[in-house]
Amino acid sequence: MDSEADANKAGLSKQTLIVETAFRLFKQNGFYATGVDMIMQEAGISKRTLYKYFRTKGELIVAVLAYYRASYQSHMATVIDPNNRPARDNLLAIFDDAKTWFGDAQFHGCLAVNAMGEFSGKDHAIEDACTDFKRWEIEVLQGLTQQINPNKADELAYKLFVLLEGMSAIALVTKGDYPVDMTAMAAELIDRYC
Amino acid sequence: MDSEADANKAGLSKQTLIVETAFRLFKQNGFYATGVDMIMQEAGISKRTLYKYFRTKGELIVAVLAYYRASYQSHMATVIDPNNRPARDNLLAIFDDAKTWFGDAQFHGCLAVNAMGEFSGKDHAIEDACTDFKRWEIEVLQGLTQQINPNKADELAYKLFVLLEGMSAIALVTKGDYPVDMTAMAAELIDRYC
DNA sequence: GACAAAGTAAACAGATCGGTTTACATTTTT
DNA sequence: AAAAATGTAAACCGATCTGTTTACTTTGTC
Repeated sequence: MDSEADANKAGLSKQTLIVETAFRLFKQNGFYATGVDMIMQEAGISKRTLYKYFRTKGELIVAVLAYYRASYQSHMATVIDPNNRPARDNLLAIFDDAKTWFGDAQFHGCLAVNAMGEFSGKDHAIEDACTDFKRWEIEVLQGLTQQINPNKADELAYKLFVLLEGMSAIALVTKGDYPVDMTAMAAELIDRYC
Repeated sequence: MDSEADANKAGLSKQTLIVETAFRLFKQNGFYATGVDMIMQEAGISKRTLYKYFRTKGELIVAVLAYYRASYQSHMATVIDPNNRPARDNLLAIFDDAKTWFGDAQFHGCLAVNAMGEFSGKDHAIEDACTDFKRWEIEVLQGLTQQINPNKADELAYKLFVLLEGMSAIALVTKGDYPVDMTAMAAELIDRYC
């Protein structure tokens, strides 16, 4: 039909190619340390094309954070089985998944947290993308804790969120080697709300 | 006696002036975003002096992280009363302190965590400074949990550490407004180890 | 085959990066 | 007073930064 359809037929539109390449590089090297030249060379596209789809590097970063959220969302869909499994098991599955997720030697921290570290107080659109991401993370937990204890769903969700964020931050330092079983810790917490 | 003594008499040696200025700017703007020109202008010193005390920007960053640790250490000394207070109270005091600490509108996350986000896999000396800082944080907790439950001191310390790191990471997003009482959550955790 | 869209490659812009060097002023020690 | 150390101010270096522009090539559509 049109050229975009052909590009999709080849697997990727230019725009998603740019976003996915930038996503990988931002994870590896951070945001400031990753120049647009590096992104453009790694994606095999010209600088003009990059600036056609994204007017500034900041816009690209926001798009990458949205992509990060979307890809994490679809990953979550494979971790959570909403119908045929108790909410407790789904929550613990999240923690088990996080353990392998954070334990990857290539893991350099949550991209949204890192973006906050680099742009907090400097770029409002990026800040918003990060808070949106974290808000969604909490909502996923709330959807599950709602099935466990409707009266204290938010409270439990938030406590579990603290655990997950703590795991993520510590993984950077301990190289994903947790001296305590975090899934068990989450289970203990959940069971006090049943 | 010598010039350093005079400088100390005036309050600051050049070296500490540089480190403290860089410390403030790194907290505000991040590491990559803070150029040496900005540090040197803000400190009111020449670039040559800066490069006399620190051969590279990376060396300065390592020094700043060491300063961060030292200043946090002396702050901890004011929070913890090791002799005349039960370890449980000291631990809870740490959580209360962290709440106000992280709730500051100027708080941009733990400097060591942010440094990891920017330099993980890129600068070995900086990585080491960050892990040293976190290791010390855990040791402080271990010293207190030891008094509560010697058999499971490390386990409890690590769990409390997860809570603290989680609080810190979330503070960036929620602006330090915790929907649950984290000190109470820590207390519940501790009391299961008494 | 003409035409428009979308692409590449590369020069260019001005600013800033980390870092060096030169020239000069101010101290401090002898 | 002479000498040495320590500092500032600023030019300078090559590289890199985000972003623009020019010229040319490919591609798909009518």
